[in-house]
Parts: sequence; C-alpha cells; structure tokens
Amino acid sequence: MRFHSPAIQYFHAVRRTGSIRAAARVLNVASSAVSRQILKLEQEVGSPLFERTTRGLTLTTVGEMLARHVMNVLQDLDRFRSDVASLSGAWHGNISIACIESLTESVLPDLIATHRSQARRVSFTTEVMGSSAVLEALRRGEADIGIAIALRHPPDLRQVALKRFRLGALVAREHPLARRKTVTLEQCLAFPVIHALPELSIYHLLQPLIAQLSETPEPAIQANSIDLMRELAARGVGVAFQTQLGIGRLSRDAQLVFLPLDNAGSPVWSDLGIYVRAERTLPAFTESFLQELVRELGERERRENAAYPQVA
Amino acid sequence: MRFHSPAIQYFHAVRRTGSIRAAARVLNVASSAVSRQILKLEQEVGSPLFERTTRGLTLTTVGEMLARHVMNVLQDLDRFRSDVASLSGAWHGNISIACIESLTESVLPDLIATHRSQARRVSFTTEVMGSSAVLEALRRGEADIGIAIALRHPPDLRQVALKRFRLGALVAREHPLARRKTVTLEQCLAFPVIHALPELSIYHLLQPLIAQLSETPEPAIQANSIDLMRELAARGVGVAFQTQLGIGRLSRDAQLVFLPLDNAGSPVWSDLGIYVRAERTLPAFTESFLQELVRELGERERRENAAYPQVA
DNA sequence: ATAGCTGTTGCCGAAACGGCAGCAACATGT
DNA sequence: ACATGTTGCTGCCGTTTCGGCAACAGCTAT
Repeated sequence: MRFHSPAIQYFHAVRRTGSIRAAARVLNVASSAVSRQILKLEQEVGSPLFERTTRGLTLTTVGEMLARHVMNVLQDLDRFRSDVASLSGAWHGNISIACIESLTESVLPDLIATHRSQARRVSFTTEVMGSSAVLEALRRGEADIGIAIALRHPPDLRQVALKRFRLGALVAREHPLARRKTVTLEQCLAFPVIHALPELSIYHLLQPLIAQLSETPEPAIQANSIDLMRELAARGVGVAFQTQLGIGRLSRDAQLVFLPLDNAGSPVWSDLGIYVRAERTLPAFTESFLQELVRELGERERRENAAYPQVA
Repeated sequence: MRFHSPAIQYFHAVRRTGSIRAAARVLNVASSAVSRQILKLEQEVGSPLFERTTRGLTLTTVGEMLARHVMNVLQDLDRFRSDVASLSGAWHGNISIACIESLTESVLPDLIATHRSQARRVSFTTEVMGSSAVLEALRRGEADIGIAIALRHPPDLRQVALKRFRLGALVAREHPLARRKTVTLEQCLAFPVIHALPELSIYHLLQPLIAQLSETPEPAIQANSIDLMRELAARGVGVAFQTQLGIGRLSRDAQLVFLPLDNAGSPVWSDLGIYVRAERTLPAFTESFLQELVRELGERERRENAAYPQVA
C-alpha cells in the first residue's frame, strides 16, 4: 500500500537520518535515486530544502515546512491503514510512548499490561527521557503519545490532559522525619539531601523554592536517576524529592515514607501533561489507549490528593 | 509543485465528479489513465473504493476512508503551499465560505470588504445554503469556513465559536405591535404571520414553540427566503421571524421594527456556530480571517444582546 | 434500433525511476 | 603529506510506470 510518490518517503528518510546515503541504506535503494528525488523536490518547491554541509544535510526553513507537511501525510496514512485494517479484524499496530521516568514504576507497566490483555495485537514502544526531549520526540514524529512535566509546550503539540500531583520528600522508615504528616523544605534541609541534577525537571521545580531560603546547604548527593534517588533514600542516605507516582512498590514494602511538601503553608505541585501532535488524528486503537491513560492518571491524581488532603 | 502521486489527485477528482470520464475532463487527461489509477489504488488497498453503477461511481466504506485521508493530504498541501508563499511576499489565496442567509445582509459583506482592503490578494468564494448543507460542504472539503445554525455537528467538524442571538419578530413601523418592547408568540399569532418553510432553520426553532400552543392558526405566507420575508414584513404583509443579524439596513431606514421574542418569560435564542473541518490546519491567511469573523460576531452578539437586555 | 453515455482494456510511445560506476570535495587517521 | 573513508552529485542505460488512442461491452433514453 504505497500510493504516495517516492519523493515524499525519501525526503522523510533523509530528514530523519540527516544523510542521503544513510537514507538510501534504510530505504534499500541506490543513493543516486534518493539524491535525484530530493533535487526534483527542491526544483518543484523552487527553493532548497536542505543545507548541504560536509557531513550530512540540515533542513532549511522551507524544508522544515515541508517536513511538517510530510509528517502530517505519513501519520495520516498510518491512521488510514489502521482504520481499514480494523474494518475486517482486530486492532493491530504500534503505540510509541515517550515519557519521563516517574511513570515507569507503576503507571505505565500497569496500563500496558491491562491493555495488552485486551488487545493483544497492539505492540508498544516506550522510551524514557527528559521532559523537553519528550516534547521534541513528539514534534519529530518519533512518538505518538508523550508524558512530561507540564512546561510551556510548543503550539504544534496539544495538551490532552493536565494532572497535578503533590511533590513530596522521600525518606527511609527510620528517618527522624518519617513520623511527620507533612514537611517543609527547611525541615528537610536540616538533613542530608539527595538532589536532582538540572536534567531532571524536579530540579526546576525545587530550585526556585530553595533559592528563596536564607541558607542553602551543600547537597549530600546529586543524581539524574529517579530510581537511584529512590533507592538511596530507602537506604537512609538522605532525603529525596519526587511525586508519589513512582514509589508504589517501595512504600508497599514499607521501606519508604512519602511526606508531602509544604511551602509557605501551601502544597508544592508537580504538573504532569499528556501530549500529542496537534496536527494529527490518532488511529482508533491509539486514541483508545490515550483515553485509558488519561483516565488512569486522573484516578491516581484523585486518590493521592485525597490521601494527603490539602492544607487549609 | 505536484509531488503527490497522480493516483491521489485522480481519486479526488473522481470522488467529486462521481464519474471517471468527467474527472478525466476536469484533469485534462484521458479517461483510461484515470481508470487505471483507480484500479491500481484498489489493488493496493486490497478492496474496491467505488461501487460501479450504470451511471457513475459511488464511494464504498473503504473509499470514504480514503477520501478522508486524501482530503487531509490535499488540504494540508494547500496550507504548505501558502506557508511557503507567505515567506517571500504577501498573502495570497482563496477563502471559501459556506453560510446561511442571515449573514449576507451585513456581517459578511462588511467583513470581506475590510479584509480585502488589508490583504488585496486574498480572494473569496461565498456560497449561501441551508444549515445542514453548510456542514456537508465543509465535510466534502468544498468550503474552508462554515457558518450555520448550531445543531449537533458531526465529529469531523470543529465548532470554532458559538454565538447566540435573540430571535425576534419583524414588523413594519405602522404595525400594531410596533410600539411594544418585546412580544410573545401568542401576541404575534393574533396577526397574519410570514412563516419560514422547513428548509430554513428558523422553522425548526419556532416549530416546537408553536406546537405547545393550544391554537395553531393558518400562516398567511410561507417562504424560504430570509430576504423575501424581510421585505414582506416591511410592506406590512405580516409578522416575520428572524434574528436581528440580517436587518441592519432596513431598520436603519426605520421601515422595520425588531421585537425580541419572549417565550414563557425567557428569550428565544438562535445559536450561530462557526465551523471548520476538524482534521485540518488552516493556512495562515484563512486562520486570520476566521479570527476576525469570530471577533466580529462576538462583537455583534454583545451589542445586540445589550440593546435588548435579558428579561429577569 | 439508434445514439449517447458509462468503465475497461490492448497497444505503443514517452516520461520517470532506479542501479552502476565514477566524479570532486571534505574529514579523519597514519 | 598521504591514504582512506565519507559526503552528495551526475552520465549512462535498462526497467517500470504513465498516458493517449482506439475499440469494446454494458446500460439508458429516445
């Protein structure tokens, strides 16, 4: 089912690989064929689409416009194909998810497991990365659904849902703070602290609050892995900070205690956004999973914010 | 700039014309070429796209799915083209509007005139039709922007805005009702009435209210032209019903009086919706006009509802 | 029956596509 | 400095695809 001109597909491959010869290898054609199709495209558009450097090709402004169009075409072709396939037979296809680390402990595996048991011919591709990388992956068409800390998102992405979870401190059961109901940042900083590195979005959530304090003590440990920070906290090394989303298993084992954070009497929120390319209609099975994801995250938001009611 | 496979364009032409030979005439190619491309498409999709009748072709279910995809592709190609063109030079292109009759007296001509004075190379195509025909024209890709009475709209259309205007009675200056501030349906029905035929949406707005009344007198005149009904009312033939949108000129001449309608103590609203195909990104110049349209209609809504404040 | 319409199919020339080999330009490693 | 590997590009040429012409079968209306 290839009813689009080869130029479209070649252009797409060249954009992704950044090289004509590499694209030719992926496409299983001669590099000359790819080169000619690109030249033909540029002649028809009337403007160069790539800037030729000595090592590969980079999109020009016009090239980025065409890339956007081509992405719309190919993604919609995908949707059409899956629509036709779902006419006669069960759903099948791939759902590609780009998300931040906090989802990997419980939310995502739970959801994928239950979804797979219902629609077995839907496969998943999940990739964990930072929030800004999630948005970039979506823009480049490398992921269908993105979950990231809700920053300002570019206009070509659509925020399907926005769920807020309380940020909190994570301490071992034996930690002196463990008996409190809530903690403030000052109280935490009296102890050794496991800080997030700037590549984690927790850093950007906490940094402005820490900057407001008079004293800024040296952090004991800095890390860029949510998982590592959690394990360190469980071993009593220090106080870690994260949302309650990713600590289900460890707190079930009662090794860890989650203490919602209060700052000047009000909770500290971490906003989680679910994103999708705006100029795109999702295949039915992807849309279905997306709805489940939104519902599940909403359910967790409700449960967790009920467990730790907001201070007055 | 034709970088999509001919099959796409041929299919689109056949869908619109409903005939291979007619499509071939439009495309300036031999009918055999069109026939072969369609057959090739059907072979690649693996399912017939048209049902061959003795007089032309009709889309099958799969064909409609492909039509949707093809429409997305071609409309997005249009957007890409205008995006590239606007890089070097002024906006130019065509905006196709499908709307109901109430807009033709003042809203649309005013807007188009001011817009043309700013961007002279943007042309307009406007077509007046009934509300359901407006939605159908949008779905078939025959119009860019649609304005219609806000009924339930199909999911492949997006309601950009919803503005409500008061429905009222239109009477000549000398009419016995002309001195009132508002009127009820009963009061109007005491006089000869100019009724809308079912093809006008005013009919569907008033019919349920009339059905509630105990007596349903014979209407004096039935018509399917807003303009005709207005002129008839101006000549004192009877009471007409419409929104205040389309009576600017005549009421400026003080020949007509607009009396907002009250039903059981509350106003009767006529909801106007602005629609666009959902799976589509508009070209920049079309989006710009759309925003002006929404703003202008919102302005009128505010003004007119302020002129006739809501009863308590 | 005739005329007019429909979509489809051989046949054939023209245009487009793709593979092979070789080119110049540049980066890297010895 | 030289060799090697990379990049994109370009003649040459066989294959594939496309489109125009004419003819065909099927149907409708006159």
